[in-house]
Amino acid sequence: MGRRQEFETGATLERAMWVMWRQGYRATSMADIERATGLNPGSLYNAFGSKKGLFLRVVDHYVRDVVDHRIESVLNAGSPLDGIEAFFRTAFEEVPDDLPIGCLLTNTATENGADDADIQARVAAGIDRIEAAFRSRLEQARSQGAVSAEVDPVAAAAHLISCYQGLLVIGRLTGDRSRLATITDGILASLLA
Amino acid sequence: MGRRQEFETGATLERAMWVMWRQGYRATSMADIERATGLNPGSLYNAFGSKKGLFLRVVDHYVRDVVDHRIESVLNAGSPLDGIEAFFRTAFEEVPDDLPIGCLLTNTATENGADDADIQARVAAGIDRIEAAFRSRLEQARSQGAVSAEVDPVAAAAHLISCYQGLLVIGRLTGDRSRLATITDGILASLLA
DNA sequence: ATAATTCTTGAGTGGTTGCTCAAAAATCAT
DNA sequence: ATGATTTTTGAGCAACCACTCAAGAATTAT
Repeated sequence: MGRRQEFETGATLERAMWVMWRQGYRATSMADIERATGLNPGSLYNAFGSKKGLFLRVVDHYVRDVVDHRIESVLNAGSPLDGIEAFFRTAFEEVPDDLPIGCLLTNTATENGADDADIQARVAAGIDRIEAAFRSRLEQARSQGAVSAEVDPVAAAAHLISCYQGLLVIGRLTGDRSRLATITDGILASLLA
Repeated sequence: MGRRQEFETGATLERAMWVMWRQGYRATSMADIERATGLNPGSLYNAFGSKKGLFLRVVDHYVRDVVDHRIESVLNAGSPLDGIEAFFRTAFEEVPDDLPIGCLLTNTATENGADDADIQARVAAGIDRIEAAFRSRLEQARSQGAVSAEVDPVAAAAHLISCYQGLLVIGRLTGDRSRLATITDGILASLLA
């Protein structure tokens, strides 16, 4: 009934995602989104309601696309620890150009404080998915003896996700790959304590 | 020669700092700063040149005030490892109310990407000061035998500053102190590996 | 066909942004 | 006192912000 939406929602979210990933939520204007998607304001507001509504969808898209793809590589690796190691070693390989744009979730977590609970909740949920993957792999590692029986998978996963956030922050400040590799070595070494 | 500036620059930077710390650089308008400082736009622009110029001074003020105060407690603690432990344990105690506003440097690092090199350079310099304090204490710890001789103070300090950034990111997402304490435990445990 | 419904178009909304500037006020040197 | 220099005042600027809406276009139901 009625005219059909001419654009693909997924492709639009993908384009909006790249702009907001690169520039951040606040620094991205709806005019930027219009330019990137080729859509008029009316179409965007008809489909997404508001800038915040669009961003929530963008975050969901990011989690389902970028994050879940990386999580899969954690879960599908030959051994649990290999999966975790691969996750950290490839942390800065996903982005086409060499701009240190970091992770949309990390950047959003520090940009939008408690003042926007909806956004923070989505971000936290996305990060939790990574932590859950760590936990799952750590439980496996422990039952296989690849990691000391004294290691608490819940605590170790919390530690790892925190380390990952830190690595991403440092990655925003430096392009020095060897420094990032050193930090990654430290993170992985702390796993085998 | 000429009229004298009526306001104290330091007190103005202090007030501007709190606003920008809480809201972030982009989300803070000059009107917010005018409200917080009681100054008119002309005075602010006469003294600081631009919003960015003011923010650079604010970051300097933050480093000299908040950061250096915390660094001192690292350096003045009885033992090197006690200093580092105290630094992490008190990470979330400095802020008066219980809003998770995090660290101005961390928040700025992820908010302003490569597009504003001046700001990122100041932020990086501020974070480097903390890392240098870690390094200094770790060298002491090693020479005292409080830490294994195999520990490389440079690498371990890089690891610690990254862990700290991660802890601050997680702190923006949760008010769960026990979770933050668990992560802190993990960070400190990784020191004694 | 006609009516009903939905989407697209794109000019336009009021409000906010960082910032400017002429006039007035305060201080200095002479 | 006078003139030079600097700061303060506060109204105001162009540009931009997120967002709206009437008009037209496309689709479905009858």
